[in-house]
Amino acid sequence: MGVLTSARRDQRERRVTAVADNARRVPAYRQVADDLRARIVSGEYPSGSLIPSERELVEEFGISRPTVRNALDLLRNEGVILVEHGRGAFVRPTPTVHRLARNRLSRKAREDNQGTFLGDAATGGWTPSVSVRVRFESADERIAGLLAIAPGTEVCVRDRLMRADGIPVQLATSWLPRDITRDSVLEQMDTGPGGAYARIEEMGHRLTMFEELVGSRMPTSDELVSLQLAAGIPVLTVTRVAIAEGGRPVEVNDMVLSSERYQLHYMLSAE
Amino acid sequence: MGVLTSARRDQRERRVTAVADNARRVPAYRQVADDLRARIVSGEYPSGSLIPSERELVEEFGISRPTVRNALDLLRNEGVILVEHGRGAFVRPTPTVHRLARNRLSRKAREDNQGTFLGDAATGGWTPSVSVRVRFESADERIAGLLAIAPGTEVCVRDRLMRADGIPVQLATSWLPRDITRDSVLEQMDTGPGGAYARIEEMGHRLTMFEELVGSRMPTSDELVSLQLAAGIPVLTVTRVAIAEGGRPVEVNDMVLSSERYQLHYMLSAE
DNA sequence: TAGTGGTCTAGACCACAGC
DNA sequence: CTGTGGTCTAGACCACTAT
Repeated sequence: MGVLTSARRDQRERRVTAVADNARRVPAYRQVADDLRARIVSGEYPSGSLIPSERELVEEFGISRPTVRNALDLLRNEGVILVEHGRGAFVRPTPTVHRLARNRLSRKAREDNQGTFLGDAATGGWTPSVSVRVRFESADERIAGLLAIAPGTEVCVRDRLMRADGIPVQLATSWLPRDITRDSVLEQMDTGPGGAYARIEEMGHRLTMFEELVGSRMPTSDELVSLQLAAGIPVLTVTRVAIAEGGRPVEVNDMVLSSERYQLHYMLSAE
Repeated sequence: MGVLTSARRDQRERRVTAVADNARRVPAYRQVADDLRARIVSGEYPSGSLIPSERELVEEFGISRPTVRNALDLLRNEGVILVEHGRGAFVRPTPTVHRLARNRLSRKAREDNQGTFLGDAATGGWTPSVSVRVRFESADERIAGLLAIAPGTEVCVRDRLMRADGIPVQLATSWLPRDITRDSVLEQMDTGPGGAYARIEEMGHRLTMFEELVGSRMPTSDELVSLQLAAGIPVLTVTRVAIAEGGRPVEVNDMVLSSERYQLHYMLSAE
């Protein structure tokens, strides 16, 4: 009972009306994608439900399976459906969006909480957990530039994977000049109450400012796995530079977050 | 001269070594995509150059055209190549990233410049141009919530398309309560020197704070056209709320930017 | 007119999930 | 075992670009 039998008729008729037909024909796979998307937003296929199988759609629309797959690939890349091999295609539930307040970086907020991530957890009411790996390397061009040190200088690198209620939500990598971290708890996995920034200040580097550079891109395949992202969902990237009294950058922190789960919330004075 | 003849042989052999072969076979289309991607990063196919045609790749790899297309679709969705009907597929040049400084919202900066967008142009050294459309509508749930007004209240809506040196770089839509804009230049296309914020302040609504909510997503098909985006490139979304003395929200501004061309730069006090 | 990508067919066989 | 998606073939014809 192909919805597209009419489309195919249009295609034949087009030869006769080639000049008048300025509006391009909508290809079959796109019509099917549009149709299925409409059924999803209308609620006919509720969130999380199984949509018809590829072979069923072949029957319903009267088109070949590659064309059906082409349509489903579109919806997959849009993040509308989630396909599982051997099981079927499901309407992808959209997670709730959390706001990450960036003014949490103020000294007051830092003293009140154990760290930015733990502070967000306290506000959001979820259980945080963090895996940490510490290593040392030579600063590359980019990190050296951001830390205002010579390329090749030894830096302490802290890789972290943050989880909320067990599910991975954020990747973060920090670089700190080794002359600041040497023989301190900053080279340990647990930096203690108040987080790394509290330790840095205790060591005499009073923080005056944070710079954050926010961008977005598609995830790498590694990020796709470790953050358990769906296809078609970009990540937010935040590069934060912590600047101490005297203007010295003391930490660079690269963060990667699912754009589907997080928004960044900045409060800026108009003065 | 198929690179993949070996892959096909592997496939046959897999039947015999099914248990030992834990590592899944890499499908042909993925091998081809990986191969082409490697040629691009190695510089064998320089930025902007034409890559071999689909039929040529069919010959080279000894696979069918749909499989070649599958590989190219991957690279297209990654934003690695740019395909033009009738011409061929090109290595996509990556535009330079501009930083948009958000502290440009301070009163000093607003007085110095003609508006945030024009101010960025002055700093960046490019020629700005803006198309504006003004209309009126009833506030929907979201806008009403952000402006702290009743849903259905009449608002003034300003749609803008900003260009840098003629190429579209940013979409913006502002909503303002009609009781603020009525009979003012805010309902005209050109809001004059200092931009809309200067006019709002002149009318007695001294601005105290901006909230910015930053997210990211794949572009809609409309945005893809108007911002001339390549496939596989997400957009950054910024929702800004301008808050006047007394805590009243006076403007909501939704911005959409190419993530490939822009990063947002925030400066936050550590105090 | 020749070469390019865009769409589509009608199959085939494989791998995975679940009963 | 059955039904699901994953991969692949060998074509066909159309639309667009450039000459």
